[in-house]
Amino acid sequence: MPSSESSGGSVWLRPERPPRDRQLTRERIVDVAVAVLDAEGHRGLSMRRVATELGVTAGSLYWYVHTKDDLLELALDRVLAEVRAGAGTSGWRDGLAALARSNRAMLLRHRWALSELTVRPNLGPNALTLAEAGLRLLERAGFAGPDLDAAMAAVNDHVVGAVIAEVAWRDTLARMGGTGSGWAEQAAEYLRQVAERHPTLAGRMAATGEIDVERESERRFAFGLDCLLDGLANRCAASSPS
Amino acid sequence: MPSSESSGGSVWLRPERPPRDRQLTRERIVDVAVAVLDAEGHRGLSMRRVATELGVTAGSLYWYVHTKDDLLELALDRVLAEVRAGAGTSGWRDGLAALARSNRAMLLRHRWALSELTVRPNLGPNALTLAEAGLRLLERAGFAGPDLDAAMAAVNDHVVGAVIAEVAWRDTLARMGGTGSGWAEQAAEYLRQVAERHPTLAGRMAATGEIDVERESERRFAFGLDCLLDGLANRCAASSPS
DNA sequence: ACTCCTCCTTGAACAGCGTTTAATACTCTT
DNA sequence: AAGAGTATTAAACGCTGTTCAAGGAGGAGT
Repeated sequence: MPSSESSGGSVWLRPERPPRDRQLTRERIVDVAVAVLDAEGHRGLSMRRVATELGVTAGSLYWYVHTKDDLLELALDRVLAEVRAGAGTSGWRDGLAALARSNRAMLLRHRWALSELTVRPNLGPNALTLAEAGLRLLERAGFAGPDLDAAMAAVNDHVVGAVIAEVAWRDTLARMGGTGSGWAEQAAEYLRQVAERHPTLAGRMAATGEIDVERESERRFAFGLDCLLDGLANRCAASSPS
Repeated sequence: MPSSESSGGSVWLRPERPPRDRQLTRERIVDVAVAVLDAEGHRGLSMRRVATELGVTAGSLYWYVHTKDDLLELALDRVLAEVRAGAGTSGWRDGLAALARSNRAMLLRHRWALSELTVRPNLGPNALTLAEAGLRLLERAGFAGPDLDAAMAAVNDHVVGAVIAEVAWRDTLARMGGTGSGWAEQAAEYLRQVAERHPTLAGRMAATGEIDVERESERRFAFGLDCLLDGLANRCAASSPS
């Protein structure tokens, strides 16, 4: 773009050759990608966006990354590194709970990561490290063989499922807050019908209306995790009552 | 459709007036959308695709649907109707397990639905009906108040989490199968490093290699569900030992 | 029978997307 | 000083979701 002004005559009139960052790195690209994703969500990420953020054309990125999916895969593994695989000195149960909580916290920090997890198998190094940590804890609890896999999966499933539910809930509230006031009437009518047809649900929704989403989500997560760990403790005690 | 040929003059000179389906419905549109999604996955759905499938221009759809997101929301609720809220005559535990299994089966039939669930709050009528059914079962079990919500959430979370994991697993295998043979070397090297750094994980992966994904996923799902229900049974027995 | 009105559909356009490619500039090696 | 290789650009392709002026078609009113 500045080359047009340049081509002729005196050198100093074609001075500061664009101080281009001549070092573009996968790391820098992923940095920006994660930043954009955090700030603008899944929809806000585009190659051109990342490129301009780096002062570069979109095509350049393809020197470092095969495809946009690749970039997302890298971004996913990047944030997976934030999960503390904390080798708690306490028992397997506390260790596993801590791992689950840390995992949940990370997913809530980077909500886009969830959607990626849904659609993309994650075999990045950080994902594997986390899997290893979890498996070790469960081994310590006495699990072995296929039950080990199943137990690990159950804990992870709870984390993922819980965060999905929470994010969906928050999004619903956000969307409801955003619309104009004319919308309230329709909603009220809809809710009336719902209450009529689904009494139990209506009772729960009424109770939920006044509640802080953050606290309640945390409570539900802890509740489910406790139930699950109870069940797991049962099993491992039964199969290897050491 | 043949009514066009009738109206006046030499019929064949103003011939086949485009045999347009002059009744385009939300329902028909959603039908096609679901079909496309099932066949070609999340990526394969575009307004123009749906439109041509219906013999219509893309713009027409916007008469019936505000936005593509709306269409996806409708499609999601459509498939949610497939879940059998089977009011099993047996106990709450069997009923809840049946509901969870039916839910899982549906999500596996329409894998795109998962990604939608991740990103979109679902307040459609069918989603609400399912929630009502689940809550009733848990009420029968003796849950009440906030624990009711938490228990319901825990079961749903397990379903969603388990299906996510299964789909990711299947996709990984599919992707591995698709690539050229030159890729095998890199993979082998990568796996060697993984095995070195993560012994426990490596052991499990070796055991997993020969296993049927379908059976194993089902087993894991059932395992986690049993653990969870064990834990729930504990709680409700404790809180209301009727 | 004629007009009007509303419903529905079209076709073209807009801006943005991921990705590819030829050309180019810069740097390092020979 | 020439050449190889690396890194970047600009332009293009075909696709996307969405909007909008234009117009055809069916029914109602007179």
